[in-house]
Amino acid sequence: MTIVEEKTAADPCAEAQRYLRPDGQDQYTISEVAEFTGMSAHTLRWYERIGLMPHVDRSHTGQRRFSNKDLDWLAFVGKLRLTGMPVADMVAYAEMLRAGDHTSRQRQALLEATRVDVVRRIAELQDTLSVLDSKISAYAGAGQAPERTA
Amino acid sequence: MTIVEEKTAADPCAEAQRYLRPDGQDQYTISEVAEFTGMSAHTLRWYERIGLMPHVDRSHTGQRRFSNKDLDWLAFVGKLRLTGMPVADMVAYAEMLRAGDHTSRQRQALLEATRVDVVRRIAELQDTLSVLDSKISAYAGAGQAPERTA
DNA sequence: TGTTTGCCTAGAGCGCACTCCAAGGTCCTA
DNA sequence: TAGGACCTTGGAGTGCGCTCTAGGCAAACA
Repeated sequence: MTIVEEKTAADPCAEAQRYLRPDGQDQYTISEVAEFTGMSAHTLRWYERIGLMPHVDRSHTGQRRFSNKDLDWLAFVGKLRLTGMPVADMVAYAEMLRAGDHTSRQRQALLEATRVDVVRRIAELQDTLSVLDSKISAYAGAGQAPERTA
Repeated sequence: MTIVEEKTAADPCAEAQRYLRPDGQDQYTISEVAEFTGMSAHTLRWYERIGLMPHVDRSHTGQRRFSNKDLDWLAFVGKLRLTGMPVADMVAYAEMLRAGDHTSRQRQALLEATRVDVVRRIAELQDTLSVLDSKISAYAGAGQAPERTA
């Protein structure tokens, strides 16, 4: 929790890179990663199980040790999740990555389709925002006039 | 179907007001409303059952006859749904509406909270968009370079 | 030397938002 | 007057994305 509040001074967008990654240390326990990413440890294990994460390194006793690369990937997954992309599609992307270079065309296509989707969703939300604004200003102006249109 | 393709010339945003509502006619069957709103008839009945719709008028044989006011409400619900607002919250709003004028302050607050949420989501999506763009341009530029960062 | 804490696994369970089913009534056309 | 499309209801089922449970292992602390 305390870590979340710190941020690198050079980063203009605190939301994007919430977690601190000291360069000297490249080994995170699952609970640390849960804290950094906001995902639960259950979710992280589940992501690995369904193939949304590459297999994570283990300690000699079998405990997961996440790397900075894993954190990068999880940050990306977190972004995709915000777009409403189905987990199955993310898994498909991850599998294409694992499959190698010959899938890069498909991966690019998938990202581009996602991009189109995100643009559409932004437009929808902006439209919704204007609806909300007009209702809110009706409430602010009258007090009970908006009753008619809900 | 044919109705959907017509649109009022004055409306700059076809997405928002997809359906045509002839002023002379104020009675729609559930399947018509399903077509206009893109919601299934099942969903419309379900919305009524859970209290997200006010009770809809019935024909003498008990079939639903939706009014233009119902369509307005459904359009609003559709917008709220796009924001990711839980259905339970929308029901709460609907109940406040039914409860009368003394809830208008709370309703306004709820809409304002929703607004804040929508603004945040737009920001998140725009952030995601820039992540996607940088990945896409990496794919477009190199072909296999993005491999490292996924 | 306990006890607590954190982690492991496979698999079951949950909440949400629908979505469908069964059994039956109604409307419309021929 | 028959047939088919459409509507009704209550309740069960589905798919998704987690979320939790049970039973157990390992390290750290009192």
